Amino acid sequence: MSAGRVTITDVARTAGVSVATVSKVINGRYGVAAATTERVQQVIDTLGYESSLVARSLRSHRTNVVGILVAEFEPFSTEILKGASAAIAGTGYELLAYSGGGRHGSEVGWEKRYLSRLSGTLIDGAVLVTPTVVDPDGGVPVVAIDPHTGPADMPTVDSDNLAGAVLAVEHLLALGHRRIGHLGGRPDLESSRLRELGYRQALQAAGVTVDPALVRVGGYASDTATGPARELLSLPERPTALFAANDTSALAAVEVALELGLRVPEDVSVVGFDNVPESALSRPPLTTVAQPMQRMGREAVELLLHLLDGSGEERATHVRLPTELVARASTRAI
Amino acid sequence: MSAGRVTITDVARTAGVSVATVSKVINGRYGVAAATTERVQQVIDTLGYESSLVARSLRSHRTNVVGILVAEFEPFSTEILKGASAAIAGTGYELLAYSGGGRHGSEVGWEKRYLSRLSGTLIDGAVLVTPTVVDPDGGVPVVAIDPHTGPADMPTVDSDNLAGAVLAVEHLLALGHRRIGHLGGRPDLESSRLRELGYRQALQAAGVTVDPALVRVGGYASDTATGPARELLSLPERPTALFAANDTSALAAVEVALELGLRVPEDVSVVGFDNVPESALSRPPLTTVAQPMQRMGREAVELLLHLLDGSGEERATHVRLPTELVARASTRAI
DNA sequence: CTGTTAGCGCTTTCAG
DNA sequence: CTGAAAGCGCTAACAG
Repeated sequence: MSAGRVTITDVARTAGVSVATVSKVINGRYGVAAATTERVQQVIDTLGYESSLVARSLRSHRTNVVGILVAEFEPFSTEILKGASAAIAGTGYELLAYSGGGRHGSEVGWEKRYLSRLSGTLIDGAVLVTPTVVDPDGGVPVVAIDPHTGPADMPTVDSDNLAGAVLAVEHLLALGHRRIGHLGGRPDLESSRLRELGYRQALQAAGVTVDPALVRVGGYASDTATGPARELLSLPERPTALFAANDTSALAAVEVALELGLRVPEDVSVVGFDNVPESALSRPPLTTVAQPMQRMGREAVELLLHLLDGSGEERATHVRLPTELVARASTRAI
Repeated sequence: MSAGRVTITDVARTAGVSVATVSKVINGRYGVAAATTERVQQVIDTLGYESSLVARSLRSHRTNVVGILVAEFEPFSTEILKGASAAIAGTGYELLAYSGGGRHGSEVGWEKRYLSRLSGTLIDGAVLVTPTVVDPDGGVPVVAIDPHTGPADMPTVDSDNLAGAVLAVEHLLALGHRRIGHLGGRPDLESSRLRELGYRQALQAAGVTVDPALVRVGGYASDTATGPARELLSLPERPTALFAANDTSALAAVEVALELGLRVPEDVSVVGFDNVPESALSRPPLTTVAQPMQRMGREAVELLLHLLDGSGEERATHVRLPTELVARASTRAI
């Protein structure tokens, strides 16, 4: 007891019973005398014993813990987390959010790795946030948020990326912009593909030809977006507006604009996507397309719990939530 | 292999070696023929094997994973998480954020429980966010963020709560307010105590007597703050301003004011504490005291890693970060 | 260089 | 009603 944890063995020895008996008491199994139960419980309380999640899960393969696997805790994933946390309350499950130490996306297949390390043992199921592979196959129920491109073989929660992107670009068109650049996302994600598609569709519908020079891959992250944004804004025929595939890269684009001596929105308008809290805090406050991130987290957890409780089939396996334009101060008419 | 994970046994069998050998290959131990290493590695890749964190940690008591234990994923703890995530990048450690399913604070001692369940096994050390007990004693190095009141026996990261609170109340005083209410925090936390102390000191320094009727416990959470806020704002001699112990309860107070037909800031000014992103998004945007939450997360992780790497002693065991007033639109002169 | 053996903390038959 | 024993997946001596 001196160093480290109190184990079931400590409890058993102190109570003068076997570990098996202690285990039964802990798990409320039948077949223990009331007096024994009480004595053991006493010792547990005194010693402050808590069973090790690890040892237990290794043996019993059921933990009542669900995982949320993310590449990194950034504004998007933490919003998801807030929603998931709200959804888990009162369900008897606990939440384990796992993130590697690597830089975002640096490592393709991170979720497969995490899932392998945690599933079958530590967690009963998982929510994967922007996974980089199609089929993680970790042996436990899994729900994806903002999935990878490809055959949608796993239950998914996302938002209406296509309609949202159209909204963003229509907003710019309505403001009189015609030369509109697109700072794309992570090409491997469905959301990124659809946002670019929406960009193209909206332009075409307005009779504006898409200039390939105006489309760049930004990668959704600040440091991957900076370069492409600079290229776009340094073009001889500079775009008057930029539609960035998410807020983080939109914010990076605003930074770059400032560095280049361009004012936002006077010299260039910028629209983002997501509506993370940070988008409202920036100067100027970012015009963006809102997706209900907390609700996505909530829906994903609820879907997962249904899967875990066996009644999986009755529930929709793909939840798509609406998006809407939030006009703030980073865009203006020309 | 059909269902569930690939285990080390599967790899061993497929490669025609013993599990011990596979283990050596995985962990890069010396004493394995190059040819064998290669063959085993081949099989690992083909099968997509990843060692189980659980089984490994049970045996080796070292995981290179640090835990962040929170009662709930809300705006404060998720900001901490962002900072922690940035700090962990490139260190070789991974991050495991754990949260129970219970409502906030509903359960005193949650961190002791989580720590017991995870430590000595799953995680090498932990950051505790607003713990409810003084000494969790889980047998692993621990750093607290915004600690419990009482003898500071563990390494701690916090902000200058006292000075921050004084700033907030001086701001209100400067605007001409004299009847200033205080919606307190969680009485068991040091931060809460200091914020109330700052409130009292600032008032006294200005020659204003503290009216006990104007001080209520709000508990830091939305649903615990609503009642006390209503009481405060329904007083016959209503305060003209409220200093709430954190943003979440400040936001709740604004809600309550609206319900009661009071305008903010016209009828009542409100100041919060923390500067969570949500505080800028509310209507009206909240005047608040900023504490560098992401930096707190970063510092906590760095402190913890130092503790883990043994070179613990040379480093300060208590990091206190500065606070500053952020004047927005929820306060005005009378 | 490789395999055998023991055991981490716990749950689960199965005897007593 | 209680305990002995096996085993979850893995690592760490120690023999061979």
